[in-house]
Amino acid sequence: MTKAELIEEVSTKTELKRRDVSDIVDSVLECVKGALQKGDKVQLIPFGSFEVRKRKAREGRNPKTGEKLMISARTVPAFHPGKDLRDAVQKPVKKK
Amino acid sequence: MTKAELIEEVSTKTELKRRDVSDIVDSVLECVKGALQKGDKVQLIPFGSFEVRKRKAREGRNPKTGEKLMISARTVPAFHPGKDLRDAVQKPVKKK
DNA sequence: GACGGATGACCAAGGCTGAGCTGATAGAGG
DNA sequence: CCTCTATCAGCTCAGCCTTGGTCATCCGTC
Repeated sequence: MTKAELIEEVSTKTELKRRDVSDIVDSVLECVKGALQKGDKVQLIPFGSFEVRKRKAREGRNPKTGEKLMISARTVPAFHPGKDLRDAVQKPVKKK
Repeated sequence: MTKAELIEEVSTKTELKRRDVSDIVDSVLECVKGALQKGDKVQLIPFGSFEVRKRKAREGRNPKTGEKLMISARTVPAFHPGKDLRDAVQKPVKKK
C-alpha cells in the first residue's frame, strides 16, 4: 500500500478532500520527524510510539567482500507497536 | 509528544480544523492497521514503511523466576525508517 | 473539567535471533 | 523524469524480549 492508496482510503472513510488528507498526512510525518529530531517520543496510543534508539558502534562486515568495517554509533528511529497493533497483526489462528 | 499535541501542531500547520485532523489521523492509523492485518506493507515514502515481521518461536526466560518458557512464533508489526527519517534523527554534527 | 478505565513504562537477568553492514540494479512512487 | 526503496549476498554481536506488578499518564466519557 502506497501513500496515495492510503490517502485514497482515508479520504473515502472520512469523506474529506483528498487534498486535505494528503496535506495532513504529510504534516503528521513532518511533525513526527521533528519530534524525533528533538529526541522526543511520539505516542500514538493505542497504535504505538515512535522513538529514537541509540545504537552502539560495532564491527560490521561488508557482505560482498567479507571485509570487516567499523559501524559508528548512531541514532536510529524506531517504532514500538502498541497493544492494538500487536494484537491486530496476530494471525487469527489463535483467537484470544 | 502525545497524539493530542501532534494533532494540535498539525492543525496549526495545515490551518485545518482540529476535529478533521484528529479524524484523519485516526483513520490513517486504522488503515495502516488494516493493511498490516492483511500482511500488506504500507509505504510512506520517504518517511518509512510499516510492515509485518515473522518471529520464530524461541526459548525465552521468565526474568523474575529464571524459568525457561516457550515463546510461540508470532507476527509483529515493524517500522522501517526511510532515508528522510534516518537522516533526520542523526545528530547535526554532520550537516548535509 | 474531572474522574475513571486502560494502556504504557519500568525493572529484573540472560540467551539467542535478527538487524544491518555494501552497493548495484530494477522497479516503482512522487 | 528523478528519486527512492527493495533486494541479495554471509556473518556477527548487541539489543531485544520474556513476566508481572505497580505507577504514571493518556484518552474518553460524563
